Amino acid sequence: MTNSTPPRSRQSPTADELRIWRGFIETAQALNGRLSSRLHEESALSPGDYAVLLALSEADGRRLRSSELADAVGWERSRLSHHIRRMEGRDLIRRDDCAVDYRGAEVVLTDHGAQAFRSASVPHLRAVRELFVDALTPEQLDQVEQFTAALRTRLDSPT
Amino acid sequence: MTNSTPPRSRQSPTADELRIWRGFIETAQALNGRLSSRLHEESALSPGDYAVLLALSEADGRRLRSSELADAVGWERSRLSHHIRRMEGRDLIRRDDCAVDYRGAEVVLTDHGAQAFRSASVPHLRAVRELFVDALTPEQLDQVEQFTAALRTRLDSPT
DNA sequence: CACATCTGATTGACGTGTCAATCATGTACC
DNA sequence: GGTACATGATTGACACGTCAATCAGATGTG
Repeated sequence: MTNSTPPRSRQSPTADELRIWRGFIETAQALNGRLSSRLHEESALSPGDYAVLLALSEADGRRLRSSELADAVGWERSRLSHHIRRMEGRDLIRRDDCAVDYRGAEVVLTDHGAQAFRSASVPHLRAVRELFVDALTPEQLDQVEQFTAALRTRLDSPT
Repeated sequence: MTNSTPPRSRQSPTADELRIWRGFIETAQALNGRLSSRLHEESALSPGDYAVLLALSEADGRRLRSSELADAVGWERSRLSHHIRRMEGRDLIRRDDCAVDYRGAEVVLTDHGAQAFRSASVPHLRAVRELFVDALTPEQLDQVEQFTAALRTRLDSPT
């Protein structure tokens, strides 16, 4: 007698599995959305702005080559280029030519940008605590770490 | 002797907590991104297209009032309106006037839209299994359900 | 009926994200 | 030195998302 059902791993998820999946992804998005709203209300910064300002704040001389900044925030170059242009218009950052490679550009945090980041940082981190850390038990936090690691292993393996 | 430190819940997260937070949110986004890419490669549908087609597929007569559709996918009206316009241009849906309320509009799944959804559905669900369900143990799936519930409770309580 | 008001839905402006094309400078090799 | 190619970065076109304004048709009240 042959086995006529395909291997379980090739089939669609069950209704329960799908419910958990949807809960996961919708919760993550809702959490993100709430934090973004707060950030915007309190500091007039988008999550993208915050990521760029954070990376520059931590950089030597508060400046980074464009490509290093792209790596730091995990964006594609063109996305960074568009975002940088908009941020420059709001005087959050400035673009300098790079002295050692005339193809390159350096992105520099302005004083205004540094100030904006400082003002945004504390309330943002407090919101992360309120909406994420404090909502979970220490055991649950451990579990989150475990399974995000598991998911990332799967994502990184060639599909 | 007075306690000079603020309550723990008002402080910023610790480095460990922040690492777990970042891992969580970045993993969720990476997972979403991967599924979106696959959906787009295999079916030329965006996640938004898929959500709309799914809701219409499950609706009586494969049609919904605009506002019901907005509720079903959890979007704001204007977002839906913009998306619907683009989808209409690709013949995935059609807009009809509503007979009982001349302000209203009905969104109807076209045959082509229904076909596109059917083709997209199976590979998409298989991807959810591969990248999410199969990456986790049954215990971890349970844990995910628990803590997403906890997070949502926090999100829903007035902040 | 006349008027104000509410409601369903669309629109316009603008910020955001992706992809492919482009441009200019650096580098290697003859 | 000159040609080919690689690399850093920008641009343009277009899809997507949010907000505020708008518009048309429904509804309530005198």
